[in-house]
Amino acid sequence: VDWGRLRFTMDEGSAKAVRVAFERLYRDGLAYRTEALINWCPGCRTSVSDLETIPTPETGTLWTIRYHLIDEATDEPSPTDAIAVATTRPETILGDTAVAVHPDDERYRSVVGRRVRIPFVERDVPIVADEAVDRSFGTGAVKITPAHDQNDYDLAKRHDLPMITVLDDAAAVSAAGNGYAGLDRYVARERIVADLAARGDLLDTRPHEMLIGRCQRSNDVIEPRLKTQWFVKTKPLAEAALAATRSRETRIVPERFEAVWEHWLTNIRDWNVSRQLWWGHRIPAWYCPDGHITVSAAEAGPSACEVCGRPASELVQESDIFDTWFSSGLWPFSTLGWPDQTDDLRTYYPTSVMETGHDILFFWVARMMMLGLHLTDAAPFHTVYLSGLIRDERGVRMSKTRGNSIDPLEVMAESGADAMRFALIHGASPGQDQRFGPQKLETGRNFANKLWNATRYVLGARPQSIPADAPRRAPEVAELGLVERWIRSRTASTVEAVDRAIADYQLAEVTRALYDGIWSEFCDWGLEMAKARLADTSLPDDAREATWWTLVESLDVFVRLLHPVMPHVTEALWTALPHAADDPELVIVARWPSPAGRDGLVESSVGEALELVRGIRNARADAGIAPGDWLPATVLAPEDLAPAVSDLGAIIQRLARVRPVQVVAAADEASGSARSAGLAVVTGRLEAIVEPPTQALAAGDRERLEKELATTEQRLAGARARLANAAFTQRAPAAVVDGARATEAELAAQAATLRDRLGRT
RNA sequence: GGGCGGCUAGCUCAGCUGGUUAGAGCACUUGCUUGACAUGCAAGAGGUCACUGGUUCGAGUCCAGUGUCGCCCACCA
Repeated sequence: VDWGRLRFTMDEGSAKAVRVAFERLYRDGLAYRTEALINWCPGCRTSVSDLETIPTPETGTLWTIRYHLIDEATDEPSPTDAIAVATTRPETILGDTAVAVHPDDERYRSVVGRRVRIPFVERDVPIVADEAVDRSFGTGAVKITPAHDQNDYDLAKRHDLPMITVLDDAAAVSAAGNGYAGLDRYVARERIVADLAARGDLLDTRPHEMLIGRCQRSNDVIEPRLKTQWFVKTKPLAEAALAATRSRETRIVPERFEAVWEHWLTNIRDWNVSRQLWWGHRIPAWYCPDGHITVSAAEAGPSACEVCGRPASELVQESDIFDTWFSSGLWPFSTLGWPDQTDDLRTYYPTSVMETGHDILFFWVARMMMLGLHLTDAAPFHTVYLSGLIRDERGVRMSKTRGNSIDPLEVMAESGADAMRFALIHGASPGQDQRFGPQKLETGRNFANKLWNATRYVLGARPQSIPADAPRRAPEVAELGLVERWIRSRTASTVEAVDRAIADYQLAEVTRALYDGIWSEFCDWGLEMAKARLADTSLPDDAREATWWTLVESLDVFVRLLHPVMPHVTEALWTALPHAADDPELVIVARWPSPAGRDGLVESSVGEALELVRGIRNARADAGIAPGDWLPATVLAPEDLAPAVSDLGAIIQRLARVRPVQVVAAADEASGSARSAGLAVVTGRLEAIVEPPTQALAAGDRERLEKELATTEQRLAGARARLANAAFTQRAPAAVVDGARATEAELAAQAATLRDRLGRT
């Protein structure tokens, strides 16, 4: 980590960016100050954004109350004519300025336009018709409190209704609430319900399931209120953000989040950016005694009111601060020195991939996109990679209050930073939550250990003929035997798999490819085969050297590939490995490997030999032959495979615990005599005849062959059925049909051999 | 009320644009002081791919619907 680039959103660099950004938005008409309905948290005594208001299910109460209609003749409430409305917040009666019904509602058609008297405040308000009213809910008539409800506010705007604020900063009833003034909202609620009942105007009381907006920070019940606040006009910004994703200038991974993105940005409301808190960037707006606004990005503030010219000394700065996401939204460029055209900005902006949890797609990513596009004319990144959330072992979302979150520092102390990193990446599918617990750390720890030991072995197996300080060299293909070429080819295949997975942002797949390539292939087979080569004293020095350099070369590749996942072990191993002259001192800056040395023919012929080794091991285990017993064996190979298998003789011996292996062309006369000698192992196109110790034997072995034959014939029947289907041979692609034919031929040959060994025809 | 995701081995999860016998880790069974590693090695057992129907020569994979768990968005007072 380059600690020289440490940044904090409260730095002066960031503070300057915030001021300049705000001034730009203000001059462009995208930042404005107005009185509007905002979410008010009475606990924090500040406004909060829509996103910070968490809808929480609760069982409340739905009260049905009666408002008396005004008798036109007397201008007084009629004792009998009334309209019933349903509400979950009776205390807001005090701020009612209308009752609304649906225009097509027959029940209320006659009363639209008449007035009702609001009790306690004794205010006469009109009955209006509006399509937003749901006829089927409650009584079909709704009381309108524009100053304390978003729906009512919108409706009031359409009907030009007055707005009366009846709750103060502490959510207590304000002076407008007459006799209830000063009471907490919930105390007032109880009183009002009781008083309505006493008047005979409470018609019904029933429990009601509903969603209550609560403050993300304090959990207090959010109260919508009218307040004068700063807003950012989001429509044009959101449109630009949408255009960027639609044109693929910015891509969201996984793609399905683009639908969510579209929906949110299409329906976005203006962003309330002012907060009545102390900790944060103060809004750089100044007010003069005449109410003029001056916005200035200058560190010292404006010198005079930009409208009337009053001197700075008579101006008062806004005491509100910005929503923290405002400064965070500038992060991609504020950290690089913006608004100055710094070298960093030119070099690193726009950046490439933004990685973050899908839970802050709106909070942060959307704001970075909107502000970035407007202020820098460029999307801040070309890709947004959304990770899932980390849950605990039982799948519960981690949180501090629940106490189930884990401290990464503790995990690292116990299992190591690399194990933790491996576990996290191993479980990372784009946008998909993952469970995390101690068990998952073991895999990474063991894997690190495996690579460590493999390297230890290789370093210790250096042929005497190579000086300890010899620079790393990549052996020429011509120097290599089958084993070495196989190792190179499989290593290249791992590079390809990792490259592919990275290009697709399939991080779990990256670790899987590495785990497989390093453990299941290189360690399990490559190293074991190489041991036979290194131990073979009949080989010339340079052949053994080539083997060793091949191993070193693969380790070198693996260390580079694995470095992003397990930086610490790989850095340590890098130090221990021999290096070429142009290798840097640290892997972190080393060149990324490119796949080289892929060889399909080598992979398949060695693969067949390894398959035979597996078959022999399998047969030995079934026959209950002690692992330590070395058995004589003959391998029967088709002509094209015979040279390769001969070449691998010593390896087959060692891995399958047989001795000495003699390879006979399957068509030869000699194969006949070998056949009578013992256990037949048939894998693919190869066969091994192993001579068991006399006591182990026959019945069990026959059973094994019968089983083999049964599965082979079952597969063969399947393959034939497919090929017999004219629709398949005609419609399937030629390559698939050819593959099926080859499979059929191989299975047929294998079945024939097995039948022969069982003495059948 | 809209939208999205999960449902594959006992557990946790991979399976990309449909194509031989559906994989891994952990757990489980059997054996192993195999000259790197018991944090290991070898061999094994374990799956009607939630359900129903459809498209196709062929479906875990595509389409429609159902169930179930979970998430996001939303102005039913």
